Amino acid sequence: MLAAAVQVLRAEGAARFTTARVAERAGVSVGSLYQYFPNKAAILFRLQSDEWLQTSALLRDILKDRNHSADERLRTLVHAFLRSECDEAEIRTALADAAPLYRNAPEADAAREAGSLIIVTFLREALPTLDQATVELAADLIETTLSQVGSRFSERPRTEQEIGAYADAMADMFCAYLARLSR
Amino acid sequence: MLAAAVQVLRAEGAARFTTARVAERAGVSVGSLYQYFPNKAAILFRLQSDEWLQTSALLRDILKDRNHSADERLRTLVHAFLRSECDEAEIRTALADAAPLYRNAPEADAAREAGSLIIVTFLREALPTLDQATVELAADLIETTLSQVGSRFSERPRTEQEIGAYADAMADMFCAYLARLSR
Amino acid sequence: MLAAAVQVLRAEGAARFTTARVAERAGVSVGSLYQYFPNKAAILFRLQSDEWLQTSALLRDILKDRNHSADERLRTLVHAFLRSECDEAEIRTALADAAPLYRNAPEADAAREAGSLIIVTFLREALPTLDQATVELAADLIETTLSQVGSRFSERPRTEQEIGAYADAMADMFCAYLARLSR
Amino acid sequence: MLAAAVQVLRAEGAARFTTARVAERAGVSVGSLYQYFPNKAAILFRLQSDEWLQTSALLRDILKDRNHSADERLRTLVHAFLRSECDEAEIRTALADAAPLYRNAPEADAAREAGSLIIVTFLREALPTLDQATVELAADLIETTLSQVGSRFSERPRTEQEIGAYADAMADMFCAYLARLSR
DNA sequence: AATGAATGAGGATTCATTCAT
DNA sequence: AATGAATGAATCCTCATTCAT
Repeated sequence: MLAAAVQVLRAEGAARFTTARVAERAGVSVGSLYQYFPNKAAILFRLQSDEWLQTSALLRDILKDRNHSADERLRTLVHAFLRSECDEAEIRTALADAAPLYRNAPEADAAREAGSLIIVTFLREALPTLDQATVELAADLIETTLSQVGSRFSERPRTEQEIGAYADAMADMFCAYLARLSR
Repeated sequence: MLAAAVQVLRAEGAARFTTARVAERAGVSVGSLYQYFPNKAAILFRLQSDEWLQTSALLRDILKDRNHSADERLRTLVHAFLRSECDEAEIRTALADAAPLYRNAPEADAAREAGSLIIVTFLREALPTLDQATVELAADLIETTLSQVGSRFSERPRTEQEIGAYADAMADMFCAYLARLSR
Repeated sequence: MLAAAVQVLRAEGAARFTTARVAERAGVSVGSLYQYFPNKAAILFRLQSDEWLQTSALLRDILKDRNHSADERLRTLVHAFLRSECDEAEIRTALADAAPLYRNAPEADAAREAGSLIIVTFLREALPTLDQATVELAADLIETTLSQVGSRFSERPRTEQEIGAYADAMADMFCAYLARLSR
Repeated sequence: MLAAAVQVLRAEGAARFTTARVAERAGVSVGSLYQYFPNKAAILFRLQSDEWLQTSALLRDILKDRNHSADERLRTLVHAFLRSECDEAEIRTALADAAPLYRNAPEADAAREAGSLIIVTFLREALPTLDQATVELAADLIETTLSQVGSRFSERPRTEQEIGAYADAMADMFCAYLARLSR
């Protein structure tokens, strides 16, 4: 059923994402759909949650690898993130378009919080002398930039080269920011 | 009529932004509305355009002021932008929510291009040795970060202090990035 | 459109009274229906209002006729009321069944109040020595009995004779009550 | 299961009285519900029946008490009835709203008949000279007035005083009617 | 140029009832 | 005997757009 939702979102876009279409694509009745989700927003929120979970795992795996310098990890992260964002551009865009429907969900903040926490952990390791407030602000900024700019970037189709170039630029910006914070 | 559209957007949100409501608030008939705009998307696009124009003017005025250093101007810019973003949070958010409706308009890109151009000009002055491609990429990144992150930031109400702190962080990031580019 | 609503109510009953059916019967689109009524309840309430207005006029005409004694007028009233109630039994019943939908409308009370007022006026003339509170209570009781019991009575088909007999009984009760009040 | 039904009716009202909700509140499955009741209407009818049984018992107990005069008994009855009606206003109202669903049940008439019979017995004792037809008509009228007017009266919350005043008025009306019948 | 009634497809959601397990 | 997932018709309501006046 979630798979069907993803398909509908990808194939038809956010505006044409309807419960009837999801049910049809899933091969079940609308009624069944509503036995598992209280409303349309819940389906979308669930989709978004899953994306966040996946992305969080990606971020965590990359950032905790102590074999590489902080800068290297950050660069790898940005590249991986932008690439994954572009790989699933349609869904991400559609999900972003549908944001008004699930934005107010109380769990939405929690999910985003979690993403930010991963970066906080990373920053504390990379910049151990920084006070907590600054770290949290920086983490928020980086996380927001990554996701928001990434989302916009993937709105139109991109070549591998474009992705690489943009990721490098963003990584440069983040690394320069980190260097400045460490002074 | 545009003023009415803004009021509807602010008062009712993107989801309840309908031609009928705009016409009513404007004190004209729906028919009249359709004599000035081909469809609903056109109204929204026009609103967005006006916002861009206003914002562009703001950016230009700040960036061209040679009495201050590039860093100072950039910092002033970020502060001004975030503040203005938060001042009109409802409309910005509503306009962002309605983006799917006007995103595909060919003029949309042109408008955004213009915003980027201002930053290109600024960067060329601040970093005269940089090659054109790098400048354009950096300008795009900065412009996108500014608008996208600003948009997200203003999604929830912020105190003057929060705005200041966030703007400073973002300005730090941009300045650090500029410094690195100039090496 | 109201005529169509009445037809649907009469032919299909309250449970099958839907906006779509009303629109179809009226030969207009649902959209048009909603241009004249904000929602389904409003249609039903309007129907009920019209009934009340009609009934009120009936009551007033009968009660103000000073050529007959109070008792005679009261008896005539009950007969006329029950007969009219049975004449349009289906609609009345259907309207009663739909009451939960419009009961909470603030205008509903006003309309009922008006009906009660007519009886208050009558009682004040028939029982000039009674204090206001007693008159109002009695008027409320009589009006409520008339409409509620009448509504129940008309739930099943009745012969002319049955109507006459029941009306006489009810009139007896009301007249006896009046006589007692006047002591 | 019936207790659950009552709770749902009271807590949610007739419109939101669904088999699923009753089953949930009862802690059983919908399937089980359908093993004891053929359909939703049957549940409601059973609820109504129980109410009638209870009320009938109340009426009988009061009316058969030969230590008091007929008038006294009648007055006590009306007071007790209105009070009990107001005590359980929500259920009564909800049950009344749901009437269209069980009204057509053949047993419904039987149950009501029983209520009327109690009053017939009482009237025969109080007015021994009256012919059977008149007694039955009067009993029907009194019973209908009691239940219908009581139902409407309890639609809105009432103070103890209001109940007393209204009950007295209604008892006055009934007693006056009885007195007249006995002439 | 202005009006605003008319359209009707489309969408979200509910719910009584069944039936395979 | 109990379960509870599955059904899908049915319902209310919205709204962009048109077009006769």
